[in-house]
Amino acid sequence: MASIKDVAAEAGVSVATVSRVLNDHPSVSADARTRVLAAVESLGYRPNAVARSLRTDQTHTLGLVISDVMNPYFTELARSVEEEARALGYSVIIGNADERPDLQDHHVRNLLDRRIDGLLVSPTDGGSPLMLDAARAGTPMVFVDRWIPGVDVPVVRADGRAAVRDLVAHLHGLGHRRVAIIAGPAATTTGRERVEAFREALQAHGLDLPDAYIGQGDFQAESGRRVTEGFLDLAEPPEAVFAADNLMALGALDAVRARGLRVPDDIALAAFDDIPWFVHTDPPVTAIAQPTGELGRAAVRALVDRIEGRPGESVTLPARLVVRRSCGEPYPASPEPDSAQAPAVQPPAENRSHT
Amino acid sequence: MASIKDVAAEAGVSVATVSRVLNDHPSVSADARTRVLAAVESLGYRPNAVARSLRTDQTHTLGLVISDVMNPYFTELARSVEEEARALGYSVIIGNADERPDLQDHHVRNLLDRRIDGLLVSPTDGGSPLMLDAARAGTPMVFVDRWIPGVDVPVVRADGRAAVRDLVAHLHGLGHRRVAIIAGPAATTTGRERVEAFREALQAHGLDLPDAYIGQGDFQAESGRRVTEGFLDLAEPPEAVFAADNLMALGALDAVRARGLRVPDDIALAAFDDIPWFVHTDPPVTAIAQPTGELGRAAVRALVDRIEGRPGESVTLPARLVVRRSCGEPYPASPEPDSAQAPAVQPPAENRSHT
DNA sequence: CCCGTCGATGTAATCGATTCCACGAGCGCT
DNA sequence: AGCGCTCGTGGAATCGATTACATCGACGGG
Repeated sequence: MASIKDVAAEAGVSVATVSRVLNDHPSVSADARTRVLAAVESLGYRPNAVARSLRTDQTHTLGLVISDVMNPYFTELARSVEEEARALGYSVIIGNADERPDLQDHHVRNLLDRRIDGLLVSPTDGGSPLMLDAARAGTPMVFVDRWIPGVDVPVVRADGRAAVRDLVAHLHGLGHRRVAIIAGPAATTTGRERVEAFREALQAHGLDLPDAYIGQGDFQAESGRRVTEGFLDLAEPPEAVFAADNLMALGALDAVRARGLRVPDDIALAAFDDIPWFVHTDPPVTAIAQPTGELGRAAVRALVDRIEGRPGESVTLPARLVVRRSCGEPYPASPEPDSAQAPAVQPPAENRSHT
Repeated sequence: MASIKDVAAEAGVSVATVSRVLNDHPSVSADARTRVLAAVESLGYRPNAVARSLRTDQTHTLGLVISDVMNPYFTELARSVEEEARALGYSVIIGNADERPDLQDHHVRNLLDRRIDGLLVSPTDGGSPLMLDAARAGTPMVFVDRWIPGVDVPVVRADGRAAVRDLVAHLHGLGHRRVAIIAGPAATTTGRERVEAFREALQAHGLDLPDAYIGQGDFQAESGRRVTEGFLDLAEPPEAVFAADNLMALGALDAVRARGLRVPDDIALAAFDDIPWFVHTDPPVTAIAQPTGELGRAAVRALVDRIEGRPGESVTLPARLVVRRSCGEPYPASPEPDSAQAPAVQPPAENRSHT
């Protein structure tokens, strides 16, 4: 592969001049510039990003460590992150932690070794020493979706409290009184917060959330199934189940179907994180939708701000309830939100730039 | 951030010795080794991968350019690729082409500039000069899922012909005679092949595939809807529709639902690419399942073989039909494949290592 | 006792860029 | 005419590793 030296030789100038042309430095004669450009063209020269990074100490690369790529919510997040990063002149390396702290650590280490300019993390746990040290050492970093309390890093996330209140009101209005939750790992903020928000909203309606109705999941489908089976085995099973993410809701759907029961007739189901498929499941699933694309973009902007020396602020956007049929018949007054005129393929609140 | 010089100073040795310890070169005294290791520990030193890559001309990184991350099939492919690569000591940088040749080119160029050791591509089109030049220039490369004819690069893919024949037999057995296909872009091999396989299988049953029953899609959901609407507008609409990928099937489901029609009563639907959600849609969708994880792993092995100087062979694995209810009632004899005992969350043929 | 060998270590070149500094030419101003 | 600027350019240092080659001491065989 041709190097800058080859180009210099071909153009009859020094490597310094070639470099100047490539980084369009002002003081290069028009003559030299055209000769260099011609040489670049004829050799098919492309600058070596590795060498450039070594010298400039910048990789123009962002690291994104997410909890689970197979979760459509995170897939969409990753996509929007890459899009915004590209628009700002950065590329993205994704690390999939699969909800495993050891894998998360592996990726963080790998990304740090590659000297990425900044790190976007949706932590799987309370944070390994590695990550906390990196944050303290000044690696530009932003948390997205989930975060770690007590660390001085901007957080970009959705606030689901209002939507959870709407959900509980919805469930209450449909007559459900015994309601349960499939929680996420207590080590994650989203795992804890969703339970808390749910409990508070229930209390406002004079309802209780007994321990037996709090199932411990891990944000993966299998745990949703297991927990739901536990609920169904209770002497007094819940009338409604709220899954703290979409994969656990899928597992719950599995468990219910395996028993030969029906949603919502035998048991109601709702989920956190709305995804296109929920429109087409049997029945369509009532869910809390996050402004995923907006979150990804805001997170990148905050991170790039930090990298380039600007403040880089935390952002919190509201999530919102999307009522479908999995909790019972919707309010007669409100029309089905995924009706014919609105393309149901896309999550309603999202405006995607290309399809 | 501490460099190898700092470690050398701290340990009271030369950088050469530090490097030897780090790459466990045999001739280093036990004494020097422990001093270096202690220095590494106390400084929290991590070798700079950028510098190392520049010197050794190896990045231990694979590039993966896929057509669309939001497609669950490709998400799973990406996941298995990363897994196998990690096991072999490589990391992966993913580029999402979003079915756009210009974006594909952007990512290929970016990856090449970063001097990745090898490239895994699922081409969106017939191949840009950039990609073809890279292949000719000897960049280790492997095509996965889709490929470009006439290029000397190993191909790892699934053969869907047998499964398509099974599907057509299934449709025919249920009494469908007027069957249509939502095709993928003609610029892709999978786009063409699936139409061809379908046509041949139909001919074997004495059925025809008229032009009006071949809708041109682009593997994205929106095109599936548009094409399906076209089919439904025909004077004689098809009785069954075969979507060449899962997203277009989702779009088709949308279109049918928007007309107030039902699958499979009003029109049958089947899809290429099976995904977990198809178990839970209304109705569950009959689909052709690829051994996605196996494809990803085989592709990585082939690529790493090439990189490390071994041959690196093409691999073709069979796809298989998974009958559900979207084409009409299944054969009374065969039991529903996604029944209670088999966790329906996972695509049946897949054995995933961690859930 | 001398010399060859081997093991441990250091010095310095190298990878491919960027960039500081020096230098010479040309030009304007006094 | 001479001084000082600016402009265009090249030489060389530098980034952080790896590694070929040189060196030096110890040791064993003849």
